Amino acid sequence: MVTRQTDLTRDKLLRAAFDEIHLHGFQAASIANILRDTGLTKGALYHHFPTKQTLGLAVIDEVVEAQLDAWIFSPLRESGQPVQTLLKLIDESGRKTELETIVLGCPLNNLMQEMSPLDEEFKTRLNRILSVWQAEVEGALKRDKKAGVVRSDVDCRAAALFIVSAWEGCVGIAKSQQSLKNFGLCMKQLHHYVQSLAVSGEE
Amino acid sequence: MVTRQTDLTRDKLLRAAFDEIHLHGFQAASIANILRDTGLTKGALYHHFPTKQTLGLAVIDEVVEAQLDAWIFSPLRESGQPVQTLLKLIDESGRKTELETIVLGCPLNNLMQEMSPLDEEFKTRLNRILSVWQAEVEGALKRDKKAGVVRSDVDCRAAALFIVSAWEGCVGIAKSQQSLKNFGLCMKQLHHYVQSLAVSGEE
DNA sequence: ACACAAGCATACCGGTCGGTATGTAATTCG
DNA sequence: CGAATTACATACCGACCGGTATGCTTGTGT
Repeated sequence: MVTRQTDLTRDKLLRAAFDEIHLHGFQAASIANILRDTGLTKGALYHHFPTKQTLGLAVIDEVVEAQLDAWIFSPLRESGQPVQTLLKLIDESGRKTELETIVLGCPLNNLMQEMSPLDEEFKTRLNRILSVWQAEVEGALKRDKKAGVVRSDVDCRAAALFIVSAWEGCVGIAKSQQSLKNFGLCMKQLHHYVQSLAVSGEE
Repeated sequence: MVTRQTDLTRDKLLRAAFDEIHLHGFQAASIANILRDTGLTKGALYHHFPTKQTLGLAVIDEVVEAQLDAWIFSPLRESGQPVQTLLKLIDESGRKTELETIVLGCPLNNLMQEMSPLDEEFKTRLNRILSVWQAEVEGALKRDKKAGVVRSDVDCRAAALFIVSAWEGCVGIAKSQQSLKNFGLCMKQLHHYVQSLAVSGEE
């Protein structure tokens, strides 16, 4: 009774939808493909989600955000050495051997680029996630500013905005170039930028 | 005889296709919309372009690249004070009052994000343009390195890669946030990064 | 055990998509 | 001027799209 059958079906749909959307974008994502991949039918899908848009929004809320939270937001939020953690996350991201990230890009960024100008609901939800990201980075910088690790003249909000933007930019360029090597190079530069915010180049 | 009728028709199609693609992306771009906007018919379109893909590739080659060349590549290439010109371009981009750039994003980046994983032809052409961009920035840095304006320990290739990536990242984030103000803030940070490559923070 | 709702399958719909076959008007060239 | 090619218009096609109506099956509460 803990996990009902219906929840499993919903979950299968969400995951398949995420994969399909990640691969083709939302508009080009095919309901038929999702059903083929899950082995389910339209009856199942439209029982759980009234429209394709609703399915997309659910993917954003329950898959995309959860992933980013687990991989980035949460580690940043709970870190005692925020900037160091940020640098670690940037380095890890730059060393990703999982091609998925490089080949298909960041799901959040992909959806933002495609859907934000087209659909208000998408835009709102995606920007909320993005603002959480920025807020976590800004919080990390501010905490280490108070701790004397980050220079006192740094505009933490602007820096956080830039870090997230550049981050997504690096992923995007690496994706289009399909180059793991360039991605590493690029993230290394971002690393340098973050380091330049510290007091004397240390940590 | 200088501009034949047929060239005008082709040009109208190219421009309308560019607008439609810029607005909806390539896959969601509707042939019907392009024809509606131009007042032409399928006969005209498929006379000049055998397939939709061909039309898209022509848009890339003859519109997107030409725009970037006129606005960025060419000024960089012909500048006697490369880094200063680069900073000026970044500032200008950050102060763009034309909402088009912010609302719809960079055509090159939009297409790269959407099409590079899906179509080899698109990927090749788009990456070629991107590599020109990087090469121009790298050249600018190298020339000013030789001139003693840029620090000697700077990895110009990596820095150029990062500058272009961050640039596109800033445009992308600003687009999804639809925020001119944040875009300005973000490009200002990029400005600072470029400045940090100079010898003593000057120029 | 029975009623009733939830979960899911099947068949079908109108609309739009990119693409094509064919016809006609305009242009070029011998 | 006449023939042939170019430049376009019109009508139509099959495929796929998201969405719906309907019915069967399974589970749930009493």
